[in-house]
Amino acid sequence: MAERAARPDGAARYARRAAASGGHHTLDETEQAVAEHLVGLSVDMRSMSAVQNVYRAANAFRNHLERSVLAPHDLTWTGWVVLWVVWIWDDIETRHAAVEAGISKGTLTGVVGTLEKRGLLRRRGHPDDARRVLLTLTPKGRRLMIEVFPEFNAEEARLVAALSATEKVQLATSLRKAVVSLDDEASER
Amino acid sequence: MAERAARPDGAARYARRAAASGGHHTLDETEQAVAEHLVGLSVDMRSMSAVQNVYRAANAFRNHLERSVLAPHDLTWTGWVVLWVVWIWDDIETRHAAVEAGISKGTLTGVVGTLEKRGLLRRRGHPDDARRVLLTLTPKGRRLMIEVFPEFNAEEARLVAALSATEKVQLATSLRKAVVSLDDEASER
DNA sequence: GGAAGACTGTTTGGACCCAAACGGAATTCC
DNA sequence: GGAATTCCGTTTGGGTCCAAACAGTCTTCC
Repeated sequence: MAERAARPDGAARYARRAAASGGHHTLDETEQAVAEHLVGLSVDMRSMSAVQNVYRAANAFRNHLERSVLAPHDLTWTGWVVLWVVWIWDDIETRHAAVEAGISKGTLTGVVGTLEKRGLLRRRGHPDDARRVLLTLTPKGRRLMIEVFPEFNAEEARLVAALSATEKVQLATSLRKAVVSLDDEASER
Repeated sequence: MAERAARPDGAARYARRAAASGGHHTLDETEQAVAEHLVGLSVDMRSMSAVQNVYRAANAFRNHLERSVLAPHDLTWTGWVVLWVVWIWDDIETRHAAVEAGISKGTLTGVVGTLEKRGLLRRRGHPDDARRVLLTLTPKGRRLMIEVFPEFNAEEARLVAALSATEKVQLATSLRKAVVSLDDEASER
């Protein structure tokens, strides 16, 4: 393949970078590659970096928590989130639970079905409105939350252990600010 | 249903809170409900708040970008991420692309199939290793990226418009620090 | 009171998502 | 140089995930 060496070879460039960090490259390398590739285009790098790191961190956090805490208890991420929501609010209508969990109502139907089959959750008809459905944890579900939550929280703490107390607060504050401004924008429509 | 009012009713409590913010409650209300519910348990609230807000923001960002930018171009989030990765690195092996995109190699096979069917991406055999597969954007795929990326970046900027320049940088920096410490930990094993 | 409209949760169809099993190709080890 | 191992991408099976269509139920309006 000598004829391909005439032009800058992406795969070779990738391999060169990746070699420096044992198989996959670091965030610095990625952001440098992005910067190289977008020369000429008008890009808000600061916003891009902020948003991309939010998504990257969320993905890394989720994968880590799924593997280290949830999988041993045979729980999926979404199943955990739904259990959490129902736990925190004691009783909750499915339409609210979907919003809280950040999933669509159609998805919730399936997830609740799975959790109900495992005996962690119960569906109840709403006393005043036959259309609505209320969710409650079973005793088994409550026991599970009390057992798993401390493990989950301990892993959460490890995830941000590299940050100072101030940094943790600032992180949460900034993200809340962004989400609130998005909510406000949505509710204006 | 007067007889149900005898015990603190989760659904009623939820409805009371939710009523104050037009249908779904705010982050403040949620965190207050969490705090109320976890009294007695040893909880690292600061870490929990930081990690939960990362995930909440990522979810909100993703949903917003999917609806406002990606869906009109008939792109899924994952499809977009894979196209982005291949675009930035020009050529890339599938195993690396999966790591970059944050998905498993099995998932990547399916997503690449979808994108290839739409003519945005091309598979090539690796010249030196018959096991590997290289990914490249087609001209059509490149045109799509050049068209969509500015829209995407503009929406990213709006998502964090409520943050000052310093806050954006600090946000990215803190998240990178957390992800790097997680990577380091993983590579020690 | 009865039709029209709005609002529930569920179902459907297509895409994503992972772990694990698989088959082929390259490497290692003797 | 040949067997064992490792390393590829793909396939499989079960569980999300969403938008849109659906079928009941409640509310509104006349």
